Amino acid sequence: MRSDLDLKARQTLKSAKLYCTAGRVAVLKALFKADKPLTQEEITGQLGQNHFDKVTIYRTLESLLKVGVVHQAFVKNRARHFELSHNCSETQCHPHFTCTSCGKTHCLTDMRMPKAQGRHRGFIIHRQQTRFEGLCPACA
Amino acid sequence: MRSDLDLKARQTLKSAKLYCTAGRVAVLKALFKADKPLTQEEITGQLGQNHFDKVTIYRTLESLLKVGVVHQAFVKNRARHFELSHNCSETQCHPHFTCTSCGKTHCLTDMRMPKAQGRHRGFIIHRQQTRFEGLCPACA
DNA sequence: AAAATATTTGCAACTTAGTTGCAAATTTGG
DNA sequence: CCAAATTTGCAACTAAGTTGCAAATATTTT
Ligand SMILES: [Mn+2]
Ligand SMILES: [Mn+2]
Ligand SMILES: [Zn+2]
Ligand SMILES: [Zn+2]
Repeated sequence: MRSDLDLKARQTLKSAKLYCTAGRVAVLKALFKADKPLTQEEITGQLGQNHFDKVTIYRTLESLLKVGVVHQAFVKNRARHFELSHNCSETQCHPHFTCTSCGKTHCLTDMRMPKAQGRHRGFIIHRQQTRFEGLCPACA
Repeated sequence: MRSDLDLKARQTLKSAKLYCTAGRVAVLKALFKADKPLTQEEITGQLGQNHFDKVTIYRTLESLLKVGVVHQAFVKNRARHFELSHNCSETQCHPHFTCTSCGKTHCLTDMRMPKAQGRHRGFIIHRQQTRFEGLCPACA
């Protein structure tokens, strides 16, 4: 039983010219299913039975970062958070919202911030990310 | 010899109703002098002779965060970065730029991003921060 | 479908960033 | 100066991430 997600993951790896391994497929599937940036721990948690060493998870995320399949979201917590780059443009990722009360982070995928592209005082901007803080619907 | 900066730091602590201690004054002075967000290590480095335990620095930064004198900037590196909140509005901090080539982070203090305030799908936005990636003048 | 090659994996050991408890030192207000 | 409140340094600890290396797996070649 090779699911839809499974195929999608394999396809993604293939087009990125990455070795298609069980670990990578598993990590990608976890990220496909997620609706928010995940840490290594959260990914490992999702995998459950299908366990891979945390070093492998980190190395997988690093490969996926390098080919641009995932990117890093900046979250208030200490650990790095990763998510698929899929529904972000080349130059801009959807904003993230961190609640100052409950601490949870949400993706504001339907929100577009105006882009600052090009140059500013000699800085060539390739990509921008926005972070919000405030109160989430549950805490407001 | 009690310098200008020294007085400014003491004044800041006083208005924040924080105990005015040597460590806090030293940390504040380092932040006043800095033109970019600093880590605990960088602050300790600045202090040189005038040494304080890293635990003290972290606890000082925590106090300064709580009263809003400093805030945290989100930088690509692993360590937390702090800077004065001074020339940021209540709701928005100036953007930060991280160079993908040399890795350095710069404050774009003269750049204003349009504010997304109020509510979005039930999220009450209090503050926003923008991060850019690209090439700095030195690397372009 | 083997064999040869290239890449990834798990393990254990390590580093780096940050935290905690507690007694001693410092600051503040009277 | 005293008493109360708060901060400090130390040592020990946790959490997040990294490194080297031999064994395992994936891809390419024959
Ligand atoms: Mn997201
Ligand atoms: Mn700044
Ligand atoms: Zn909340
Ligand atoms: Zn640069």
